[in-house]
Amino acid sequence: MTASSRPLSRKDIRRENERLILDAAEKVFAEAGFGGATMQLIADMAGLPKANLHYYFPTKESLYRQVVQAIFQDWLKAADIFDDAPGPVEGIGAYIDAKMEISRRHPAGSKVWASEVMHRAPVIQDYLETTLVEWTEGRMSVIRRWIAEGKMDEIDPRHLLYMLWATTQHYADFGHQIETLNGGQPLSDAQWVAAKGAVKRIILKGIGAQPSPAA
Amino acid sequence: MTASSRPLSRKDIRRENERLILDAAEKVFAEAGFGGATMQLIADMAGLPKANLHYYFPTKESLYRQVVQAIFQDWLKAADIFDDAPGPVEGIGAYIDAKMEISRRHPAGSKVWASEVMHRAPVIQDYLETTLVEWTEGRMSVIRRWIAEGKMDEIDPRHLLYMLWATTQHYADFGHQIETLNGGQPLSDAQWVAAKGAVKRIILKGIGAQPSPAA
DNA sequence: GCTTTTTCTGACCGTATGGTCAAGAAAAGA
DNA sequence: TCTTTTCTTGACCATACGGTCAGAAAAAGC
Repeated sequence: MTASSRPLSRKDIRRENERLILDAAEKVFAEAGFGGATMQLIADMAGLPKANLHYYFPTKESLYRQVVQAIFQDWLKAADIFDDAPGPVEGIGAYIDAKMEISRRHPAGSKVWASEVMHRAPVIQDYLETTLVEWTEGRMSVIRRWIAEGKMDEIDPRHLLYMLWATTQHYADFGHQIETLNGGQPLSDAQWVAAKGAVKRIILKGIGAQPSPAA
Repeated sequence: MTASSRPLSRKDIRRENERLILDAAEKVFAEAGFGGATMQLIADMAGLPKANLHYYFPTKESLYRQVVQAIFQDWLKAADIFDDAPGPVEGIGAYIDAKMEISRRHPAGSKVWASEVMHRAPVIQDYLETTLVEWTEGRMSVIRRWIAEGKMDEIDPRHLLYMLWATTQHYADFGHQIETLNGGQPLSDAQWVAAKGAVKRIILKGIGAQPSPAA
């Protein structure tokens, strides 16, 4: 009858279970940290026996590594918009929107990432040194080009990027604090719109972003 | 001969050991998280036997609680400057300086705080709901006054505060990432000055802060 | 000096955790 | 249908951890 009652192929089973486990793991790692997370907790949240987790992921660390790597991919992808934009208003504006949306839809991932970096990146240090460094260089050169073209103030691109990361990720990583300061309620849709607007407004004005001329 | 060879009074011993333990605990909690930290690690870093830790702090949680509470005090104190300032340029500028200085001198504390909040503030939720809420209200009314006096743009004070917290604390919490992007080197004195300058410049311009008239 | 109080610490304990394993169930292949 | 491969899982193990404790050492009080 239902799709779930018909027997699943092995590939489907594997994909489905890996997804269940990774999703559960992300949440548990985000809420408890690597050290505080237990395989049993992850298993319970995934609705599988603990031994089954070790069938798909041999160790807790290997499971954690996959969670972090997946998050890193999202993190990088969010900035494809950046490059093709004609100027900072579009490029940085869209980047802020994208990263705020990640913070909203995917706060657990952001927290795991923050935790990993705070603990000196024990599992993804090599990625930081290669992929992240290259990525950052690329974005910095885009920003420098905008500066050279007079489209924004002469700001050190590094610190601008840090501010963008810090501000947008704060809404995920410190979401609990924000919620508490919001009377214990999660931000409403309207409040998220206001948050995005405030961030974009302050930063774009702060860097003296000049609107691109209409095409 | 030396001060350390003469016998210490009981009060001195207690104060000294509590300090040793709290300092070590802050570092270990920052590097490993609450779950990843072990009493043995903290004991080793403090140079004391583990049983001695339990003499001064009955449980790991009580030790952690004291660490977090001390950090929270620093966190609040950093904003005394805020209130007496004539306008946003002085007030927010000084606040940014103060918080950047905390990130520089006291990164472990900032990380412990971030970790606590990320994990839904299990031990200081009551402080968030009382002290932090009051503190935030107070600062928001200062900002609203500045807006009413035409000293800055009409910005939602909440999101401005979040941006200040996010940006300044980022230099501590994500210090490892920043260090990696700085060629593996910690920020130099000059780079810290540049960082502070960039942050102040972008934010103060971003909120349209008007310099106060000379007295 | 003698007693009391506080501090110190190695040895120990119960529990929780990451991980293993063997045997069975289920799908795939022949 | 029979065999092979993959998946599932309860029971189990070794270890590490938070915490305890009894007795020694050291100050403080008298």
